Amino acid sequence: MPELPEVETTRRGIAPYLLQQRWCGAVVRQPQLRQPVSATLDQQLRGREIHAVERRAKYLLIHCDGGYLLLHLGMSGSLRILPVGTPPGPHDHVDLCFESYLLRYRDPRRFGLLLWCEQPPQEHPLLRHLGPEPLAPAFSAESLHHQARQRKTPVKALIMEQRVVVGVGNIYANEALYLAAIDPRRAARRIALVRYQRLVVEIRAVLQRAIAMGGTTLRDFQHEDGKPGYFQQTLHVYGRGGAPCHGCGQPLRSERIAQRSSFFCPRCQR
DNA sequence: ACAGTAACCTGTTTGC
DNA sequence: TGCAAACAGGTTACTG
Repeated sequence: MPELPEVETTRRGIAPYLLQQRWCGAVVRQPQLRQPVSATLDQQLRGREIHAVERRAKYLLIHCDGGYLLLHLGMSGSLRILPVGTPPGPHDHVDLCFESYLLRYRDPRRFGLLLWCEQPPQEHPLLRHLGPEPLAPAFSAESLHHQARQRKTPVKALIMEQRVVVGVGNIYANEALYLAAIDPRRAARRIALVRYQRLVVEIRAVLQRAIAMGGTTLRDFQHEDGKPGYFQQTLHVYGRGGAPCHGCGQPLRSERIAQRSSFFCPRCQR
Protein backbone atom coordinates (compact mmCIF):
# COMPACT_ATOMS: atom_id res chain seq x y z
CA MET A 1 0.00 0.00 0.00
CA PRO A 2 2.45 2.60 0.95
CA GLU A 3 3.04 5.21 -1.65
CA LEU A 4 3.81 8.75 -0.64
CA PRO A 5 0.23 9.71 0.29
CA GLU A 6 -0.12 6.77 2.60
CA VAL A 7 3.21 7.42 4.26
CA GLU A 8 2.21 11.03 4.75
CA THR A 9 -1.15 9.94 6.13
CA THR A 10 0.63 7.59 8.52
CA ARG A 11 2.93 10.40 9.61
CA ARG A 12 0.00 12.67 10.38
CA GLY A 13 -1.79 9.87 12.16
CA ILE A 14 1.02 8.85 14.50
CA ALA A 15 2.66 12.24 15.11
CA PRO A 16 0.21 13.37 17.84
CA TYR A 17 0.94 10.20 19.81
CA LEU A 18 4.71 10.60 19.51
CA LEU A 19 5.58 14.27 19.88
CA GLN A 20 6.99 15.26 23.27
CA GLN A 21 6.82 11.63 24.43
CA ARG A 22 9.64 9.45 25.75
CA TRP A 23 10.26 5.92 24.52
CA CYS A 24 9.79 3.22 27.15
CA GLY A 25 11.54 0.63 25.03
CA ALA A 26 11.17 -1.65 22.05
CA VAL A 27 10.30 -5.29 21.42
CA VAL A 28 11.76 -6.85 18.28
CA ARG A 29 10.19 -10.18 17.35
CA GLN A 30 11.57 -10.43 13.83
CA PRO A 31 14.71 -8.43 13.04
CA GLN A 32 15.06 -9.61 9.44
CA LEU A 33 13.74 -6.73 7.33
CA ARG A 34 15.38 -5.12 4.30
CA GLN A 35 18.26 -4.53 6.69
CA PRO A 36 18.46 -6.19 10.10
CA VAL A 37 16.83 -4.29 12.94
CA SER A 38 19.41 -3.42 15.58
CA ALA A 39 19.59 -6.03 18.33
CA THR A 40 20.00 -3.20 20.85
CA LEU A 41 17.10 -1.05 19.63
CA ASP A 42 15.49 -1.21 23.06
CA GLN A 43 18.53 0.39 24.76
CA GLN A 44 19.01 2.82 21.90
CA LEU A 45 15.52 4.26 22.25
CA ARG A 46 14.73 3.96 25.94
CA GLY A 47 14.34 7.30 27.67
CA ARG A 48 14.79 9.47 24.61
CA GLU A 49 12.32 12.23 23.88
CA ILE A 50 10.76 12.73 20.44
CA HIS A 51 10.98 16.20 18.89
CA ALA A 52 9.59 15.75 15.40
CA VAL A 53 8.03 13.23 13.03
CA GLU A 54 9.14 13.99 9.51
CA ARG A 55 8.70 12.41 6.09
CA ARG A 56 11.36 12.35 3.38
CA ALA A 57 10.29 10.51 0.21
CA LYS A 58 8.61 7.37 1.57
CA TYR A 59 10.80 7.31 4.66
CA LEU A 60 9.60 8.39 8.08
CA LEU A 61 12.12 10.06 10.39
CA ILE A 62 11.27 10.10 14.06
CA HIS A 63 13.67 12.64 15.52
CA CYS A 64 14.75 12.18 19.12
CA ASP A 65 17.51 13.66 21.22
CA GLY A 66 20.76 12.20 19.94
CA GLY A 67 19.45 10.66 16.75
CA TYR A 68 16.43 9.53 14.80
CA LEU A 69 14.55 6.40 13.92
CA LEU A 70 14.50 5.85 10.15
CA LEU A 71 11.49 3.86 9.01
CA HIS A 72 10.26 2.59 5.66
CA LEU A 73 7.06 0.63 5.07
CA GLY A 74 8.27 -1.18 1.95
CA MET A 75 5.46 -2.85 0.00
CA SER A 76 3.33 -4.10 2.83
CA GLY A 77 4.27 -2.27 6.02
CA SER A 78 1.94 -0.44 8.37
CA LEU A 79 2.12 1.36 11.70
CA ARG A 80 -0.63 1.53 14.29
CA ILE A 81 -1.11 2.94 17.74
CA LEU A 82 -2.48 0.22 20.06
CA PRO A 83 -3.12 -0.26 23.75
CA VAL A 84 -0.32 -1.82 25.77
CA GLY A 85 -0.81 -5.57 25.94
CA THR A 86 -2.52 -5.99 22.56
CA PRO A 87 -1.49 -9.49 21.44
CA PRO A 88 0.71 -9.41 18.32
CA GLY A 89 -0.37 -11.04 15.07
CA PRO A 90 1.84 -13.10 12.74
CA HIS A 91 3.66 -10.22 11.03
CA ASP A 92 3.83 -7.74 13.86
CA HIS A 93 7.61 -7.55 13.90
CA VAL A 94 8.34 -4.61 16.19
CA ASP A 95 6.62 -2.79 19.06
CA LEU A 96 7.87 0.67 19.96
CA CYS A 97 6.60 1.34 23.43
CA PHE A 98 5.34 4.34 25.35
CA GLU A 99 3.92 4.48 28.82
CA SER A 100 0.27 3.95 27.93
CA TYR A 101 0.28 2.73 24.31
CA LEU A 102 2.55 1.29 21.69
CA LEU A 103 3.45 1.92 18.08
CA ARG A 104 3.30 -1.42 16.30
CA TYR A 105 5.12 -2.16 13.04
CA ARG A 106 3.60 -4.85 10.84
CA ASP A 107 5.09 -5.94 7.52
CA PRO A 108 4.20 -9.33 5.96
CA ARG A 109 6.67 -9.06 3.09
CA ARG A 110 9.47 -7.60 5.19
CA PHE A 111 10.67 -5.16 2.54
CA GLY A 112 10.50 -2.37 5.11
CA LEU A 113 13.16 -0.84 7.26
CA LEU A 114 13.63 0.30 10.84
CA LEU A 115 17.00 1.79 11.75
CA TRP A 116 18.36 3.87 14.59
CA CYS A 117 20.63 6.56 13.12
CA GLU A 118 22.91 9.12 14.66
CA GLN A 119 24.46 10.66 11.55
CA PRO A 120 22.71 13.67 9.97
CA PRO A 121 19.90 12.62 7.61
CA GLN A 122 21.41 14.40 4.61
CA GLU A 123 24.51 12.19 4.99
CA HIS A 124 22.67 8.92 5.37
CA PRO A 125 23.39 6.58 2.44
CA LEU A 126 19.70 5.80 1.97
CA LEU A 127 18.67 9.45 1.89
CA ARG A 128 21.68 11.13 0.30
CA HIS A 129 20.81 10.50 -3.32
CA LEU A 130 17.11 11.21 -3.18
CA GLY A 131 15.69 13.72 -5.64
CA PRO A 132 13.30 16.56 -4.79
CA GLU A 133 9.99 16.12 -3.04
CA PRO A 134 7.23 16.23 -5.68
CA LEU A 135 5.29 18.85 -3.72
CA ALA A 136 8.34 21.12 -3.26
CA PRO A 137 9.31 23.90 -5.71
CA ALA A 138 12.62 22.15 -6.50
CA PHE A 139 10.62 19.65 -8.54
CA SER A 140 9.98 21.55 -11.74
CA ALA A 141 9.16 20.86 -15.36
CA GLU A 142 12.46 22.49 -16.33
CA SER A 143 14.56 20.13 -14.22
CA LEU A 144 12.54 17.13 -15.36
CA HIS A 145 12.88 18.12 -19.00
CA HIS A 146 16.61 18.68 -18.50
CA GLN A 147 17.15 15.29 -16.87
CA ALA A 148 15.17 13.63 -19.66
CA ARG A 149 17.45 15.07 -22.39
CA GLN A 150 19.42 11.94 -23.27
CA ARG A 151 17.10 9.40 -21.78
CA LYS A 152 15.45 6.78 -23.96
CA THR A 153 13.80 5.16 -20.99
CA PRO A 154 9.99 5.26 -20.93
CA VAL A 155 8.76 8.41 -19.19
CA LYS A 156 6.93 6.29 -16.64
CA ALA A 157 10.20 4.70 -15.54
CA LEU A 158 11.83 8.14 -15.34
CA ILE A 159 9.29 9.65 -12.97
CA MET A 160 9.55 6.57 -10.74
CA GLU A 161 13.31 7.02 -10.30
CA GLN A 162 14.11 8.20 -6.80
CA ARG A 163 16.93 10.45 -7.89
CA VAL A 164 14.69 12.27 -10.36
CA VAL A 165 11.78 12.81 -8.02
CA VAL A 166 10.82 10.88 -4.89
CA GLY A 167 7.55 9.35 -3.86
CA VAL A 168 5.93 8.69 -7.23
CA GLY A 169 5.07 5.00 -6.99
CA ASN A 170 3.49 2.74 -9.55
CA ILE A 171 -0.14 3.70 -8.94
CA TYR A 172 0.39 7.44 -9.11
CA ALA A 173 2.81 7.24 -12.02
CA ASN A 174 0.04 5.55 -14.00
CA GLU A 175 -2.58 8.04 -12.85
CA ALA A 176 -0.50 11.17 -13.40
CA LEU A 177 0.45 10.15 -16.94
CA TYR A 178 -3.18 9.52 -17.76
CA LEU A 179 -4.19 12.91 -16.39
CA ALA A 180 -1.38 14.55 -18.35
CA ALA A 181 -2.41 12.65 -21.53
CA ILE A 182 1.11 11.26 -21.99
CA ASP A 183 1.75 7.73 -23.24
CA PRO A 184 3.74 6.02 -20.44
CA ARG A 185 5.86 4.17 -23.04
CA ARG A 186 7.08 7.34 -24.70
CA ALA A 187 10.85 7.88 -24.52
CA ALA A 188 11.54 10.54 -21.90
CA ARG A 189 13.62 12.64 -24.33
CA ARG A 190 10.76 12.77 -26.84
CA ILE A 191 8.54 14.87 -24.59
CA ALA A 192 8.44 18.65 -24.90
CA LEU A 193 8.82 21.04 -21.97
CA VAL A 194 5.21 22.13 -22.17
CA ARG A 195 4.07 18.55 -21.68
CA TYR A 196 6.36 18.13 -18.70
CA GLN A 197 4.77 21.25 -17.26
CA ARG A 198 1.42 19.55 -17.39
CA LEU A 199 2.87 16.34 -15.99
CA VAL A 200 4.33 18.13 -12.97
CA VAL A 201 0.95 19.75 -12.32
CA GLU A 202 -0.83 16.39 -12.50
CA ILE A 203 1.70 14.56 -10.32
CA ARG A 204 1.19 17.17 -7.62
CA ALA A 205 -2.57 17.18 -8.04
CA VAL A 206 -2.98 13.43 -7.81
CA LEU A 207 -0.71 13.14 -4.78
CA GLN A 208 -2.43 15.98 -2.98
CA ARG A 209 -5.85 14.55 -3.67
CA ALA A 210 -4.77 11.16 -2.37
CA ILE A 211 -3.31 12.70 0.78
CA ALA A 212 -6.57 14.54 1.37
CA MET A 213 -8.57 11.34 0.99
CA GLY A 214 -6.14 9.20 2.95
CA GLY A 215 -6.55 11.71 5.71
CA THR A 216 -10.27 11.11 5.83
CA THR A 217 -10.26 7.31 6.00
CA LEU A 218 -7.00 6.51 7.75
CA ARG A 219 -7.31 9.25 10.33
CA ASP A 220 -7.78 7.03 13.34
CA PHE A 221 -4.77 4.89 14.04
CA GLN A 222 -6.02 3.65 17.38
CA HIS A 223 -8.44 1.11 16.01
CA GLU A 224 -8.45 -1.16 12.97
CA ASP A 225 -6.26 -0.13 10.12
CA GLY A 226 -8.67 1.44 7.70
CA LYS A 227 -6.90 -0.51 4.94
CA PRO A 228 -6.93 0.25 1.20
CA GLY A 229 -9.83 1.33 -0.89
CA TYR A 230 -9.34 4.88 0.23
CA PHE A 231 -8.36 6.22 -3.15
CA GLN A 232 -9.58 3.37 -5.29
CA GLN A 233 -12.88 4.90 -6.32
CA THR A 234 -11.01 7.75 -7.95
CA LEU A 235 -8.43 5.77 -9.90
CA HIS A 236 -8.75 6.38 -13.63
CA VAL A 237 -6.47 3.69 -15.02
CA TYR A 238 -4.63 1.70 -12.35
CA GLY A 239 -5.94 -1.86 -12.22
CA ARG A 240 -8.51 -1.14 -14.94
CA GLY A 241 -7.02 -2.95 -17.93
CA GLY A 242 -9.75 -3.73 -20.50
CA ALA A 243 -12.27 -1.44 -18.80
CA PRO A 244 -13.54 1.66 -20.64
CA CYS A 245 -11.50 4.86 -20.48
CA HIS A 246 -13.24 7.51 -18.41
CA GLY A 247 -12.46 10.02 -21.16
CA CYS A 248 -13.27 8.29 -24.44
CA GLY A 249 -14.78 4.90 -23.56
CA GLN A 250 -12.13 2.91 -25.41
CA PRO A 251 -10.78 -0.11 -23.52
CA LEU A 252 -7.73 0.70 -21.40
CA ARG A 253 -4.57 -1.18 -22.21
CA SER A 254 -2.50 -3.10 -19.68
CA GLU A 255 1.18 -3.64 -20.38
CA ARG A 256 4.43 -4.16 -18.51
CA ILE A 257 6.70 -1.14 -18.69
CA ALA A 258 10.10 -1.33 -17.01
CA GLN A 259 8.95 -4.47 -15.17
CA ARG A 260 5.96 -2.76 -13.58
CA SER A 261 2.31 -3.26 -14.45
CA SER A 262 1.07 -0.27 -16.37
CA PHE A 263 -2.29 0.97 -17.55
CA PHE A 264 -3.13 3.63 -20.08
CA CYS A 265 -5.54 4.74 -22.76
CA PRO A 266 -3.95 4.35 -26.19
CA ARG A 267 -6.30 6.98 -27.58
CA CYS A 268 -6.13 9.72 -24.93
CA GLN A 269 -2.42 9.29 -24.12
CA ARG A 270 0.13 10.11 -26.81
C1' DA B 1 25.76 6.80 -18.16
C1' DC B 2 22.09 4.07 -18.94
C1' DA B 3 18.73 0.23 -19.39
C1' DG B 4 17.38 -4.13 -17.93
C1' DT B 5 17.24 -7.92 -14.53
C1' DA B 6 17.32 -10.27 -10.19
C1' DA B 7 16.81 -10.17 -5.45
C1' DC B 8 14.78 -9.43 -0.85
C1' DC B 9 9.73 -12.00 1.40
C1' DT B 10 4.79 -13.58 2.04
C1' DG B 11 -0.10 -13.31 0.87
C1' DT B 12 -3.59 -13.17 -2.63
C1' DT B 13 -5.28 -13.82 -7.19
C1' DT B 14 -5.34 -16.22 -11.55
C1' DG B 15 -5.39 -20.06 -14.60
C1' DC B 16 -5.33 -24.72 -15.82
C1' DT C 1 -12.11 -28.11 -6.33
C1' DG C 2 -7.19 -27.98 -5.94
C1' DC C 3 -2.80 -26.72 -6.84
C1' DA C 4 0.88 -24.11 -8.88
C1' DA C 5 2.21 -20.11 -11.08
C1' DA C 6 1.93 -15.29 -11.39
C1' DC C 7 1.63 -11.13 -9.30
C1' DA C 8 1.53 -7.25 -5.64
C1' DG C 9 1.89 -0.55 -3.49
C1' DG C 10 9.42 -0.53 -3.10
C1' DT C 11 14.29 -0.27 -3.49
C1' DT C 12 18.97 -1.61 -4.44
C1' DA C 13 22.73 -4.12 -6.53
C1' DC C 14 24.43 -6.11 -10.27
C1' DT C 15 25.07 -6.95 -15.43
C1' DG C 16 26.13 -5.84 -20.07
